[in-house]
Amino acid sequence: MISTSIENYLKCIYQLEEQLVGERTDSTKGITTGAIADRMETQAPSVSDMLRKLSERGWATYEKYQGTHLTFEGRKIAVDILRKHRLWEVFLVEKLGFKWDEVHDIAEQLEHVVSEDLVDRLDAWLGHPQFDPHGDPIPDKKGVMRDKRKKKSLHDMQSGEAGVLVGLGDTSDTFLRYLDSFEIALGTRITVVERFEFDGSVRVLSNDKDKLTLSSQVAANLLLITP
Amino acid sequence: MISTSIENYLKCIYQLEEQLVGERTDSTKGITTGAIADRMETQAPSVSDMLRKLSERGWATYEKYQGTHLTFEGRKIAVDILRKHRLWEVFLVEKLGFKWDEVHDIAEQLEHVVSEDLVDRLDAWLGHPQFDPHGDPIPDKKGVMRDKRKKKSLHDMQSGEAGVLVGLGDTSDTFLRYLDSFEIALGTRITVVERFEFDGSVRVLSNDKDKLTLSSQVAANLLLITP
DNA sequence: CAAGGTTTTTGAGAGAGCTTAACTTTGCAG
DNA sequence: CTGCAAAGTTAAGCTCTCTCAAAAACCTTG
Repeated sequence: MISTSIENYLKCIYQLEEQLVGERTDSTKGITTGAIADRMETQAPSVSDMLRKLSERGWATYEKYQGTHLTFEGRKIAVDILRKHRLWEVFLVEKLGFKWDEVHDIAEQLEHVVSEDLVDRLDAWLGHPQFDPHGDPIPDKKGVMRDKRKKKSLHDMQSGEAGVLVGLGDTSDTFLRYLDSFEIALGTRITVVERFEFDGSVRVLSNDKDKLTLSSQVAANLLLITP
Repeated sequence: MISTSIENYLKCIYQLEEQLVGERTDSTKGITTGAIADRMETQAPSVSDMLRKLSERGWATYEKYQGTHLTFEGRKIAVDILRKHRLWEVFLVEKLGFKWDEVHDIAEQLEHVVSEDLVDRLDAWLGHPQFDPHGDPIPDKKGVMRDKRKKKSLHDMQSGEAGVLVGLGDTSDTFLRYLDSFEIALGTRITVVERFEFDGSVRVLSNDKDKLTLSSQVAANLLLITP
């Protein structure tokens, strides 16, 4: 039996590892105790404790002071949780009409419901969705991410370049609501009009009609596919 | 914050109290520690412990050796859990195509998901169902059971009497599958052909075509409405 | 390359919920 | 009405996960 707590740690470590892939990674040091504690809003000693347990159970490698990495087994579990989380999010938004900023906490609970049959049926009934309401890829039953799209951050696009928003670097409620206020959603076409050296902000045209100025931080978290 | 464990105890006590209503009840003694321990498959000391906690929190009255009763507050919580449980069961059967004997364990997990909004939306989206897949009534948002049907156990019906199956006294997986094997489901019309003194069994006609002999125990757990 | 600051681990301990064992109360049968 | 079995409670102790405090390791910087 895997506890909810363990599932959460595995998911957290997985996501921190994913994040590192994006950045230039000196991944000799694994995911640090502190990073995990931060993300899980808990204390470092809890994390140390858990890392020992995870490595005992074969779900993570762990050497004192060296951080941690998930093993194949650990990654399997983490991906499975993520699959459930994202499928439930699709359900909440598409069937129950929740908004994209309202589903995280609920999916966080639903992801721990244990029933392989339930997940399979949910997946099939939803039509095997490939992405959740925030554009994050949903792994298939085998744990394979099927996202072949080459995404480019708005931050890295040149003046005149255009693309369609398909993903977000940050899916926090506050960021999602901030995007709402700009009427930016997945599928929105965004064209870079001008980039400002001053603060890294970007002037864009959204859906070929609204002129907006987005901060550097917003731009960095908008992931588009470009033609 | 109410723990899952507490929710389960409240639900359990509620259901034991409900059960007593059916029987002639010398309810001076409340629900006994032993009855709770049995139903929850735990030990009596765990129950004693929990009863003390429930009464501290104002959800149950409890005097040592005298058993327990839910308070109004406690009953409110229990009914709310039951509402969630039964709504999820409807979802699982009607939307995901589970069979009626497959949903209990899953609903047992889903019932603890906390989000009033979720429950309301689920309820509306399912069309405010009044009964779960086993015929048990689903309380409304205010906790009111809207089941006005006068149900009669097959056990108490006379030769020649007929009715439609609308409820079950036992909703265990094994009983449900046993009914499946007789092709008896909610909505099945049952006519008593003959009653046997010998073992209390009953010969019936189901849907006016299949002649079946049902044991006394089965008969007692079939609840019908009669014209 | 050492001193100091930061990060991590260890240790002690708390609370929830569980178990077994021992003790107490209850209430029924004779 | 008494004695005894059944039922219930208390006690002690286990696991899990968390916290705070203190010690240890690490690493950066002068």
